[in-house]
Amino acid sequence: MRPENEPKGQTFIEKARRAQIVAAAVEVIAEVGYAKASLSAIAVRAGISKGVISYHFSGKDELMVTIVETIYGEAAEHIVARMEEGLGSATELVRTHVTAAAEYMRERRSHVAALGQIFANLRAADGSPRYGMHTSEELFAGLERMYQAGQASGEFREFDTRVMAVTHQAGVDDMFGYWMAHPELDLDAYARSLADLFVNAVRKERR
Amino acid sequence: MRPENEPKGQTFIEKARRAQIVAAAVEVIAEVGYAKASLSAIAVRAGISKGVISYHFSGKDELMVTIVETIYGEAAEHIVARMEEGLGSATELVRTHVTAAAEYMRERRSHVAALGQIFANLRAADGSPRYGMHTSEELFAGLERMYQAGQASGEFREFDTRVMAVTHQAGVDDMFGYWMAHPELDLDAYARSLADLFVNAVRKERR
Amino acid sequence: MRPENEPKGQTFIEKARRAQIVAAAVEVIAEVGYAKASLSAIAVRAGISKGVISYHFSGKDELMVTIVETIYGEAAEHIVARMEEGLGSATELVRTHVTAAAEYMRERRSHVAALGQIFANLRAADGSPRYGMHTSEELFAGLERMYQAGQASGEFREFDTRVMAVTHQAGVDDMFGYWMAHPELDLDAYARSLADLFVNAVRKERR
Amino acid sequence: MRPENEPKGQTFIEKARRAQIVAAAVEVIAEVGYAKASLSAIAVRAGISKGVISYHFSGKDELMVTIVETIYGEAAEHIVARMEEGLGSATELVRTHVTAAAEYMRERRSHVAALGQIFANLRAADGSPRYGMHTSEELFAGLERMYQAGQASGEFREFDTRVMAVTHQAGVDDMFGYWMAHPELDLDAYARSLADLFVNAVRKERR
DNA sequence: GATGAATGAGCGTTCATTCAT
DNA sequence: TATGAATGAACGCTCATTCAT
Repeated sequence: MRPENEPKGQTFIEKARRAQIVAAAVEVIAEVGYAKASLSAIAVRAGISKGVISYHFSGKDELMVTIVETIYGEAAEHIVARMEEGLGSATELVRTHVTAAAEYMRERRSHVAALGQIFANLRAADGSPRYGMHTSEELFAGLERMYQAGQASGEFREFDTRVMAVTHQAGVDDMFGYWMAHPELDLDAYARSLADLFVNAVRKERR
Repeated sequence: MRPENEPKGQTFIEKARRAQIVAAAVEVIAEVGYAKASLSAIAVRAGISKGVISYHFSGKDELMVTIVETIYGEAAEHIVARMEEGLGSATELVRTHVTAAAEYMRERRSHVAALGQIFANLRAADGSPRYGMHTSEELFAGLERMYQAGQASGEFREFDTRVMAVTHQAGVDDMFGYWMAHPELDLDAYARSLADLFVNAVRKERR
Repeated sequence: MRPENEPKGQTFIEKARRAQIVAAAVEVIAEVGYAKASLSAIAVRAGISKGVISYHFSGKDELMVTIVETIYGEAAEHIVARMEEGLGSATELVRTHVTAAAEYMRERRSHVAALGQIFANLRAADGSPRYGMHTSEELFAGLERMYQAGQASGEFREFDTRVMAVTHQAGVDDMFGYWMAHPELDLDAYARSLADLFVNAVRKERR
Repeated sequence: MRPENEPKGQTFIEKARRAQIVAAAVEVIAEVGYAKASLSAIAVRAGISKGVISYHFSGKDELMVTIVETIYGEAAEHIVARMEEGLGSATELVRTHVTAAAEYMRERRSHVAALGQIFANLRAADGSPRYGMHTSEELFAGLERMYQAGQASGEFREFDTRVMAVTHQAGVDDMFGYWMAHPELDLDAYARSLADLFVNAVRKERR
């Protein structure tokens, strides 16, 4: 029974606590998985009482949604920044996107891992998945525009840009998964190889 | 007090019961997700008592492992059969793999969905993920051999076959996810587009 | 996750357990009040584990509703039986009703007390009271018929039978409450006095 | 660390705050029932912080007791005033009491409803009911005196005045309950009918 | 005086598992 | 073999109360 969580109305201390809880939750989810990431476990990790989470979030679902939005925003910010730096050809943009994603992953392993867990598990009240392909339209649309720009500029051949967008994202996601399972992997080299594959998949043949 | 669950020692009735339970579990997991797929719910779906599951499986984990192995075997059988039918060039094999996977998905929607849920959630006793990239070595190795054969035959250029194998699987997996979220999608057309992308990604350039 | 609680499908043991739980709940509610009558407390009283209650009832609400129906049925049975024995004049019926209610109260103190607590507190999912005046229509209608019969037979004068019915029930209910607060009270004498008041309130004046 | 809550020591602002909190609590209890009337909900209704309640009241119990005393005083004041206005025969007093109670109810629906909820639920530290028949002695004694006066004046016949007092109060209380459940009811007409019943119940027969 | 933040106990409920029949 | 009954731990959540500011 507390005032609604309007971002506007948050005091400094409120924002700090929410950030602390989000950080603890991310770590716990990344470590033990969604199912075992109880509010208890998160509270212990944050060094606070269980009730504090309920005080700052209307429920577990709101915490999870906040985590997703936080990480998504952070990741998007990083990747968009990298892509605007370069601003080269469509080919360069494809490479930059993959590389920037890899950079982000390296810095935020547990964030990306937690995101995957929440995506796979969080459900709406009616039982339908809360996140998934159906909520990634914006992401796909952005990638599609990148590939369409390459087609328009003549760098890329004709192909189904939606399939390419979905597959691009799939390849990037699994780069993370594979790296997590093989931490000794040279992530940069993987990213370069992956970008090569994407570029070769779409570029116009020489004649 | 019953003999261990050695596959050898299974009577016909035993195998039938296990299959029935596996089928029910697959449906429930696909519908409500891993977290809400309780043994109770599975028993109700199978039309049996809850205790029967415990009788035929040592625990929930063994049931889940059985599901994975059952589906994996089934899927592999289908895909391998399709690929052995054709036995064409490496290029043809890549296309056939994608198409065969799409065929399987169409026939076994809930199987594939359940598999994804179990992969994302099942953990070993020590808390580490039971399935994932680290248990897909065989799968990746098989795909890698396919691409290596293409390189050996001169059809494919040089590229990192492991990255291609991982990305191939990622693209196929997300084809399923995207189709589930967009059931109106022309799955065959998607598969052909996806195969085109893979083939273009690896084929040797004309000079 | 168990088959619906159809009265028909209840085994003997199932009915016994439900009865045991109902009995324990009635005692606890009568003693400590609705608010502190937790499932824990009820389970301890019944000498069973807390989960057993959830196994036999879909939730606390179903338990409460079952209690109400059980007690209501029991009380009605007792009172109706007494009234059918006598079958005298309307005046006699009024007296018999009050006396029979008093008899029931004496034998089932905690039942009546628990009923009052549940009536005062149980709410529907939408927050509206689950029981109360709005669910006692049948009760009032029955009492009203009794008084109307007296009017028809010429024993009783004209008066608002609905107001009399409500007040009759109120007087009987508070006879219980007063007796609970003053256990040394001669309940039979109270009942006779109360019946006298009702009879005098409605009887036709001599001329 | 503040002085005890002695009525004497209350500043004007202190009394105003307490009154504001009491008013908010009454509304909340009347709407959602005793169990769900949390201090949080009351604070929100009052438009103040939760801690303020704890500052002005030693605890939830003291707040509840204050509510009861406030409403009781208010109701008694109203009814006594009406009865002193008339000061007629005992018969008139009986009618006036019922009518005055009905008047009060109409003006203070939520007050009366809240009172009922607190009576049914508030318990002392030892678990025994805080209010109830055992704390209404004064009320009953007053009603008894009214009926005894009628007997002394020869208006009323002989009957058990305590039973009549308890039943009078019961009838008035359930008039409120019945009206709440049937808001379209003509409350004045009900009150007149009820008073008629009481008067007929006790008046001396003509000979 | 007043506040928001925090606590910790207790709530109803779910569920994998065990076991006597 | 199969069952229904029972267990006990853990879950998300609510809430009266405390307290530093």
